[in-house]
Amino acid sequence: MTVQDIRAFNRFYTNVIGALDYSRQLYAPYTLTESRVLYELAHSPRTDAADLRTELSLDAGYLSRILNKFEQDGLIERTASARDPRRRRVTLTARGRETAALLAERADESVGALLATVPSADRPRLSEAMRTVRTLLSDGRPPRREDVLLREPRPGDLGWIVARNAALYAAEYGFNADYEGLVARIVADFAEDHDPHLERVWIAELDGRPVGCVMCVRDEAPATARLRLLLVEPDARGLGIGDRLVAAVVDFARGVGYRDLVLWTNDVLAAARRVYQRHGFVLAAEKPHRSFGRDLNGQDWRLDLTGAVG
Amino acid sequence: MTVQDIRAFNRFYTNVIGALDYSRQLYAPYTLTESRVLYELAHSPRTDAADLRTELSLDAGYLSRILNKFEQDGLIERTASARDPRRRRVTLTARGRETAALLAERADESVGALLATVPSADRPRLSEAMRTVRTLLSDGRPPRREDVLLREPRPGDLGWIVARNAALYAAEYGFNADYEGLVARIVADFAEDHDPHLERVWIAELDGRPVGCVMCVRDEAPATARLRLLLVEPDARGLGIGDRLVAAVVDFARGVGYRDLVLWTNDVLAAARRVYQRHGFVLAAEKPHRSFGRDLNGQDWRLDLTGAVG
DNA sequence: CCCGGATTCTTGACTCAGTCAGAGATATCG
DNA sequence: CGATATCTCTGACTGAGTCAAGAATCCGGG
Repeated sequence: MTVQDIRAFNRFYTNVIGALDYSRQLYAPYTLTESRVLYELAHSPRTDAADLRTELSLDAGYLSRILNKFEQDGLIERTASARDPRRRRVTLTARGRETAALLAERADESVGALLATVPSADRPRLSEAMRTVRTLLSDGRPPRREDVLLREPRPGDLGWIVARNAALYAAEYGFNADYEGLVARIVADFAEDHDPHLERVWIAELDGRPVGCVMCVRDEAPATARLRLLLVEPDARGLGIGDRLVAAVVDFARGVGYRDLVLWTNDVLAAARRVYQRHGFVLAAEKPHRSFGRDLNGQDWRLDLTGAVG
Repeated sequence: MTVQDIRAFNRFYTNVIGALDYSRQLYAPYTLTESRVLYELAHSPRTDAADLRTELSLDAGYLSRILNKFEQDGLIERTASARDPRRRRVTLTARGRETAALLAERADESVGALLATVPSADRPRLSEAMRTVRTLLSDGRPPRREDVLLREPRPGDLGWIVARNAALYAAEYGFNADYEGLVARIVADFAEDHDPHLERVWIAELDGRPVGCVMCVRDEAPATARLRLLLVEPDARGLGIGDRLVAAVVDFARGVGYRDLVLWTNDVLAAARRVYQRHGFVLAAEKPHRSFGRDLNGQDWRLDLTGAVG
């Protein structure tokens, strides 16, 4: 049950944050809230009091008093906002920036002490996990198409293709271990010997992690390319990644002079089929077969690259 | 810089926790601290006041007052501890358990609302990431040998072997993409056709994630087995995982009747070499070669399985 | 242009979570 | 037995954060 996981994590992390300020000296002579305000001022370019209030969810009266104190201490200056005289524009003075830097340094130290307890080999995993939590809980801001990047594979990405193909098809369609072998074979053939001008792999990346892939290789038939291993992670579907991957293959194949683009798939893969159809592929043949521990309908699809574009 | 990552995460998570109690009704008629005490009472079997104090880092006077309030409300009973009359044993009444359950339910609801903003496809990743953060920051409790489990590969694990071999050797020794091809070939050969009685793969698992692997396959020479693809993740090294994997192969090979166990490695892999030596392997041949974009010294090692054990 | 309602900030008054110090009772150690 | 430490409780206090009222200003509708 994920709710319990989250609550356990909340209790745990409340303690972590509490422990960071064990000495009660972290923010002196200010409070946690005051230092959050100072941080916000130091890091966001234009700040009216109202922005601070909404950003940090503070009570208006409370914030007003905090700003009074900051002004007395010479950390900020308050002027009327240009576009709305009710609003107060707040700007840090040089001294305010110094103080913010000092507090930041102390926080760095304290966090550094915590980090020192983590073996350095584990730190990348920690960063990664924290980033995952943040992006997933960031009020569900759905990832946008522009966040997806197509790129060449890097070391480990071919293995990722094998792993994710195997795991996903096992989970979604009950394919057995034979499928992992097939994918590994395809990947091995590609890695050991391919003409980079005529054969290529694309990785779709979202927030720094791979979420999709596709491969284009030469087919036995002359002037024919074959599209293989199209895959999009479930949690990244609906962003048009499949379309972009297929489009990349089609453009590439046409660009380097192939006349035909073919692919083999199975009728259970409905979502992929729709992608192929959108790009003009037509069903050329269909044949039942038993593979990967299941009875399947294999399909050959074909796209004529010499025809009119679009 | 990881310190900045952590601080960013702290700021972020402070807001998350704050947002959970947006209505200020979560704990009514109690406070956050009071409900933490109640939670602790409901979840740990025997609790003296002193235990609560240390567990939750509370002021003694503050806790005393909280317990007064609970007693007045009929949530707890206080008796003298048997072994030390200064200490007060605190036990929940039926009503106290009810109240704790009620608060827990409300917290569940609130967290549930948060969780509802996360697409269900992402939830396993969220749990996983939270668990990672927790285990890594849990005051550095180092994983123990007993936490490591050897098991058969599951769908995706063979791909994991390819990915991690490629990524680690690229990072640590600068191997190029050829190496990923080689590993994919080995894995593909294994997956497509292997005799489970004579050939096998082991995955080492720590806290539910794979951290190591090894493969045992038949060699061309008669009655000879070959150990391949020994790998341990950097952050899981020092737990004797390499030893256990090699031991698994040696035992298996001897058990099914092989007379020799051979392996090929390179002299740059010093840590692995020591593991092999500990298990009685002896260097049979050494030859320089150029592979994976580097000049290397390949080594053939051999272990006679028919000799005396141990 | 003016009116009503909403928004922004400020201030006074308050609550109550949490801290600190002292005292009584009891354990532990020499 | 005496000295010292520990556990709990109470009184007295601090100060972080909340609530409500009011002044200034904006905005939309007649």
